[in-house]
Amino acid sequence: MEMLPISVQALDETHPCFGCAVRYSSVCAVLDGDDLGPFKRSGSTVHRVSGETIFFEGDTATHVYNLISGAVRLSKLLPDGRRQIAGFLFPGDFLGITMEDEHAFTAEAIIPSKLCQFSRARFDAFVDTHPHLERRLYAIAAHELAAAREQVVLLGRKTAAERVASFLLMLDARGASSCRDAMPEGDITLPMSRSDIADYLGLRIETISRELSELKASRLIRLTSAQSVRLVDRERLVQLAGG
Amino acid sequence: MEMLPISVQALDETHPCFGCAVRYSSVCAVLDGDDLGPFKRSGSTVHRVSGETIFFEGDTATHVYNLISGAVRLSKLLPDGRRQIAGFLFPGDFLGITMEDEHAFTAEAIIPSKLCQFSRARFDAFVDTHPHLERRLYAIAAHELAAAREQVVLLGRKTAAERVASFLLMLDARGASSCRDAMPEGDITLPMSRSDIADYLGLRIETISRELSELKASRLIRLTSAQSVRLVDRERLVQLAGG
DNA sequence: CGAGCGATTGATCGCCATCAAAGTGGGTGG
DNA sequence: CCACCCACTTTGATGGCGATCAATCGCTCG
Repeated sequence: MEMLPISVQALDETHPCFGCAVRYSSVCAVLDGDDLGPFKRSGSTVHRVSGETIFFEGDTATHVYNLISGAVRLSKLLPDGRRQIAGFLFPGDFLGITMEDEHAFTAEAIIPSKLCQFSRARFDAFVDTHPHLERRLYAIAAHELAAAREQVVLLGRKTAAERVASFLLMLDARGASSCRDAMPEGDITLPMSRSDIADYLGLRIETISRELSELKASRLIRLTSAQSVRLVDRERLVQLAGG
Repeated sequence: MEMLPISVQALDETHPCFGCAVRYSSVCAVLDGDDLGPFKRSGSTVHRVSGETIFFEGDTATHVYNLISGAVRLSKLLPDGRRQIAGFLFPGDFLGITMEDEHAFTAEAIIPSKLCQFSRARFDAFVDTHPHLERRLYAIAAHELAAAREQVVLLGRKTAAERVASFLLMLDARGASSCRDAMPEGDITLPMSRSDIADYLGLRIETISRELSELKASRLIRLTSAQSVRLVDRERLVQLAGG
């Protein structure tokens, strides 16, 4: 994220956000310690297990969330069951950007996740009195918009191999944010299933599997396990991703 | 757009925005007459002919724009020449949402267009002193994000026929904003070429042509000319669009 | 050890791309 | 006014990439 935190003073251990892993990367980054306390206390912390829903497409958008740990998918179902995943969220990401009354996408945890939950009414009220936060939200929305448009390019014009390469590099760039710890350099964790990857890339799981095997055979990656990949030749991967 | 104008007082004829067609639909809608004059005068009016570039992908993002009349495409080229159009802009739309230094997409007029141009520095300064405008920008960004994610669903999971039907309904919903005048009820104008439609829908021009012919043969639409379509059976069109 | 689910690999199919050609319409100049 | 041109669109024939159908593998858990 391109906006730097305006406050880096340490929080004392009585602060409700003391020790929070995303204190300086999430939307909270622009709040100083004095604003952060009331902000945090205006919401609550919630947990979701693997596969559990945070909200459904069509639900009234009563809350917004800040992802603390875990990972979330944003998806939509067509009437006949086809599914498209519009994006994945990782720790520090904000969930609930909308001006509509209803959520347009379903949000589900793909691994056990922890979130800060705020009612929209309270959140909006807080934003009204904190212009920095308003601007921060705009920056986040602009960032998400750029990411969504990149996905449009990927889905509209890239081949299966290019999509998979782009996806691996995207995950790597996001720092495998959730799991940087305990991961050797160049390794990335795939918290989502092949099915999720397929529905994100507009492909089928067999194609994902085949392309990963192909990348492995070409020595661009190594498959440590089904859930973890080592990027061996990043340069050729970038070239293949074509962008 | 879901945010209502906060001011509907008429502008007198000496006002620089007197008679502006997008006074109440563009970003300006949240500015009252007194703020609008200085705002308008902080920028300038520019014109672009058909096919002319407003900015290139990679250009430094020095300005933002408000589209007054005409139509604009936002596109990106892959190294080998494949092109994807991420969106079309119509009168009232804001151009230049980004937090990056460089534009990620190329913006080109697809028909003769008129825009209000503002330097980012001045625009940002103006926004800083007008919180309503900040909030309005967030609403616009959220709206664009929702639209981009709908396009992701379309590109990732819809068939060619569904894409074309969705596209026609989308144009209709936007009111063919640019050309509502002089258009019979149910008719929409396609200001863009088949090539633009193809690059927007992730298809080839032959497929666009075939699907339109198919819709015509099925009596869902009528092709008045290459540039104008009448939606005959909207209900079945919605059903076909599948969403 | 066996059940069950997700991932991988193999064989064939179908949608849309590609290649090819003919049709259409707007603009220009004679 | 008409002939011509050129770009865009439409229609037709064939091909390829990724989907679909099907079988096997391999890991986790009981």
